[in-house]
Amino acid sequence: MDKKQLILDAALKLFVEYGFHNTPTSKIAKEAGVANGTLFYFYPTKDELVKALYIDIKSRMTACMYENIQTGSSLRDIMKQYYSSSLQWTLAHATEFRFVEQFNTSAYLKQIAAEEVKKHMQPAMDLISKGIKDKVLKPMDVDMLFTLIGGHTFGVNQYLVSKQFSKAKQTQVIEETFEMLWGMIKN
Amino acid sequence: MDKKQLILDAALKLFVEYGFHNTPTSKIAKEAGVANGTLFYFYPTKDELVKALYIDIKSRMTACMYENIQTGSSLRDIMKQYYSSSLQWTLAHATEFRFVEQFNTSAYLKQIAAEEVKKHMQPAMDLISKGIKDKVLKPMDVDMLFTLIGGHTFGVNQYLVSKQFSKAKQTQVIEETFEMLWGMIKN
DNA sequence: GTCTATACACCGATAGAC
DNA sequence: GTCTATCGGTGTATAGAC
Repeated sequence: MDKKQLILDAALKLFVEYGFHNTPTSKIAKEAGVANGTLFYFYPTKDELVKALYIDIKSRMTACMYENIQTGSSLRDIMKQYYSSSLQWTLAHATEFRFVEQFNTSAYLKQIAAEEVKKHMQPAMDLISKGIKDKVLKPMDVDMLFTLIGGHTFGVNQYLVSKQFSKAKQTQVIEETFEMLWGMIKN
Repeated sequence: MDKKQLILDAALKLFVEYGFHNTPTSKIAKEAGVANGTLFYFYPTKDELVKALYIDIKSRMTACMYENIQTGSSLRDIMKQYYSSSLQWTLAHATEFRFVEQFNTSAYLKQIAAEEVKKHMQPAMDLISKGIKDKVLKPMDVDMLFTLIGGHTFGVNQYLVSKQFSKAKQTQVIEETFEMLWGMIKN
């Protein structure tokens, strides 16, 4: 495995456990099994490392989520697939999710270009826009519907993470909460 | 104004702007108009200061929120009051809210006793429990309904903060989204 | 209680050999 | 590309006068 990735993996683990500030680069290098100087060979500053990690995780999440979407289904079914995919992803990548959460509420977020952030939610926005235009979804401001769906998903994720459910029970919760969400947003 | 509070105010402002780690105690003291040593007279460590600030804000938020609740109304109306109050509070205290968000996703959270965290959401939990028992709310796991409501509120808050609405428009959004929420959770 | 002055640990980043 | 060694800046926390 290449050292660049080993450094990212080590950084992820330590950042989530101790926070950005309480994780010295020396510890990251040690955890990754590389020398301190090597870290700075790949990432010119610690800040750059943090941002690179964010972009890396976001990209992998987006790729994974959009990979399994079956276009051609009804809008409702596509939305359900997105919904399920995103919840499944956070369940399977709890550490990554916690890092993203931490990053999103930190001062680092401003340092990431707005396009980089928007890029990942564009397909979902487009889907919602289409739903409103086709009168399948309630006639509301797209941004509002988007944040409503996002908030719902966030809440369910919190719930699933806080409990130790079996796969089957998780799937059931995802099904149930999607029905509730759909009932709220459908026209 | 007493120096202890001045320090908290300064810390809040700087933490939100630069993050915990990029805010040295020296800057906090300067912003508060006190000497560096004075800060450590009141708060033995920087960590203690961060935690004290969290508890201070949470307490003020809880006090303010529960102050304006009219008991005796229907459960639906009480919930609406809670909902409205909490959104109004975050709108009026955006900085405090961002600090709490940052704190909640940080490693500091573990250092706060679970009771301290639960204490602030207990009345809301009780209300939901009662609603389920009285068959006014859907028969579901209390925790799940709680996180669903929390997620919804969180989403709407994000939306309101991201837009620059007039008071009237804000109130309208709060009304509308409560109706959607209520439609989703009522039995 | 509040201040000034300072100790000293720590960590991000660099230099330079291999 | 990767390492070791180290420098210099920074920041938490303390000591001690008032």
